[in-house]
Amino acid sequence: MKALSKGKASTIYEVAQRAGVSIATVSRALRDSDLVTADTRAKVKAAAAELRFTPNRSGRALAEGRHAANGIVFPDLVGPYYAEVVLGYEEAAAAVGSSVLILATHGRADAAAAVQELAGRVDGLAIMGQTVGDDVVRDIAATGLPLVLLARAPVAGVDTISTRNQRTAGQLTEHLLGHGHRRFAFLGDPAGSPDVAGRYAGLAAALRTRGLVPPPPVPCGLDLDSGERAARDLLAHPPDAVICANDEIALGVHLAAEQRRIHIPGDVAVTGWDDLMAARFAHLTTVAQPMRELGAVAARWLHRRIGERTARTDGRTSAARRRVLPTRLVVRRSCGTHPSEVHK
Amino acid sequence: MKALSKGKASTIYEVAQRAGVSIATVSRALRDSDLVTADTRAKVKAAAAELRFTPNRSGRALAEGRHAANGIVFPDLVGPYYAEVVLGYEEAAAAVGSSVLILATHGRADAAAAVQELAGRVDGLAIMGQTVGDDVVRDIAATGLPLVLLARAPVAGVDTISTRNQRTAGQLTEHLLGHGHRRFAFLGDPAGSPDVAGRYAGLAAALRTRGLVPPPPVPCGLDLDSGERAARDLLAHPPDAVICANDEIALGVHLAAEQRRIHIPGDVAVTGWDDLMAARFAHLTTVAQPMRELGAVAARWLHRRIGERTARTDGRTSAARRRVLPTRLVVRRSCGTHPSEVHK
DNA sequence: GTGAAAGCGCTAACAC
DNA sequence: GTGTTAGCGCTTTCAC
Repeated sequence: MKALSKGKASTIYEVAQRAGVSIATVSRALRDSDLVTADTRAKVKAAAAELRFTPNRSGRALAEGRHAANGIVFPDLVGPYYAEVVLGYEEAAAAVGSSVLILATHGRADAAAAVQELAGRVDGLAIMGQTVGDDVVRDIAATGLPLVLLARAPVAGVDTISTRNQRTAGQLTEHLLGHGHRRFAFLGDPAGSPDVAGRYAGLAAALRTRGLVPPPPVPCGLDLDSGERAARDLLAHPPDAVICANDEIALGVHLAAEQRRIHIPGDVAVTGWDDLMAARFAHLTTVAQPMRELGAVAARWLHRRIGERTARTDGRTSAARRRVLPTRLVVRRSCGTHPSEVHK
Repeated sequence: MKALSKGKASTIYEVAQRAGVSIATVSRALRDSDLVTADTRAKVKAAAAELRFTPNRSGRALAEGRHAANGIVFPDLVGPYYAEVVLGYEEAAAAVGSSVLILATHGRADAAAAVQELAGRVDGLAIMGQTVGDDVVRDIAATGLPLVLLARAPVAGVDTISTRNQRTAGQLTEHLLGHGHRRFAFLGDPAGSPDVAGRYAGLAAALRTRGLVPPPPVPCGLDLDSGERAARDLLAHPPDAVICANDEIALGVHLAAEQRRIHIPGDVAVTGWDDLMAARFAHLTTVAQPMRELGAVAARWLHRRIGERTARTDGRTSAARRRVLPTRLVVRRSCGTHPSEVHK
């Protein structure tokens, strides 16, 4: 047993030589094919262990025509939202034997190229939010690569998973109206994402039902700092309630209010969206989304699509799927303390 | 221009045929080699664009002998800590042109196999915390794969990056002593991780310096629920101060105290570690760690190691590196409100 | 049951 | 400047 030469990974040829068999037999034995005798298998596995052999995945991927890896693309890294989705995705992908590649686009101009390059490394791809344009999505879909869109406006022929926005935003609005609030502000940019658009639409619809005029949205980034900055202006003349497009914005408002010694909910009600861990400790009324589940469903759908793809010889696949995951209103103190609360 | 046949990605051969050149020329043109005329390059790029050609990375990886991808292994998914590290890693890796594979071990028994398999897909690997044993680390290191350990006890010959625990824990303890606290409790399991061990050691050392006897640690998982559960017993007879191994535990204590109507810091002081976003809103005194930076440094070190590896023909590489990133005490309300505060 | 050999898609000598 | 061709490490027919 000669020692390992440090610095280079061993190949199937070395294992074959050491075990005294052919590379074909090594390949079979290591993958527990029943085309080898138990004896040979043991011999091969011993040799592989001695050499600390791990098959080079590029070689295998090329030979098998598949990567055994999926990718997920998300726009940005700020805040826990995307992290949760990615982790749900990883968990589900690992469960079906797929490695996971991640890509953050950071709103970079060359995002499209990076996504295209990623597409060449994986068997399936999940694309979140506003990372790349519809044209890129269509191009990739046209290659036949299984794709699923997350929290993003649908593209013809591509699977899409999102979370319920409009209806729950309506519930939230009703709840605030129940507190007696009438003058609202909305912090967030409906043009920036379909999620924010849905939340604003839900607010607007609920107000109109009550004969109230919806406020124009106040455009705002989805991070804490943007929320704090936007709030500095807004709180000069506080409305009854500030509905924020997500928790980070709401937490920013919280900080700005603290600085101005404006009391929440006494002087102004504030709500968020996402139910981040921090929301609980800021006593923020918000909407909980199944972020982990969002990622997990995406991974499972891709797995099935990949299976379909290899199963069929013709190009046909089943129709594009849609799914909207339910969200849930989480009432805490920030929306008001009036006894008129209906939701308990 | 005949239409694309949906369902299969195009290859370099098809591009070559369409452009009327050889595959070698396609390869060169697409990689902007200056061995092709501008004219040919344009022709090839046009053909590639028409076919929506993206090079298959497995083929390229096999030919180049490198994956252009790095991996990162982390134990678990609970809480924002690992997410931050991973995202810092991704960002830095992307900056040097590396894709990123993630793997969560979840304390699974077959973690070693999963990590070994990952090792076969990447040019370098970052391994966090208690994901796999030293034996696995040594095996992988022996293959010559560049490796970096994160927040983990060092292994001979392998690069390690960690954050400062003991000294800052001492500062934290001094601060608490300054508030007049004398009876302490420590929530966390020093045997579970070197980070926790370091934090406890810092506490113990600081107390001994003052002639006080350190409390035995109260073993506790690193998540919110574990903290809340542990606090239920602990708060029956509250000490002056509860020093928690991380923020999630401290936030759990916070919730338990709220339920029992025990006031923080009036009745008991509480501190955490990590400075999560939620810590700010729970007014938690804690220690900030550069989590993003931790990941980013790992990615940069790996990049350099990979460069060294291909540069040298002999097996030699420079000695194993160590780095300890600084941490910073963040004083908020949860540690006490006495006027004797020294740290501002 | 095992081996020989033909690729998988790409890069990089080496010719011309 | 461009084409030919030999691999990269592996899986998988196809013979034996």
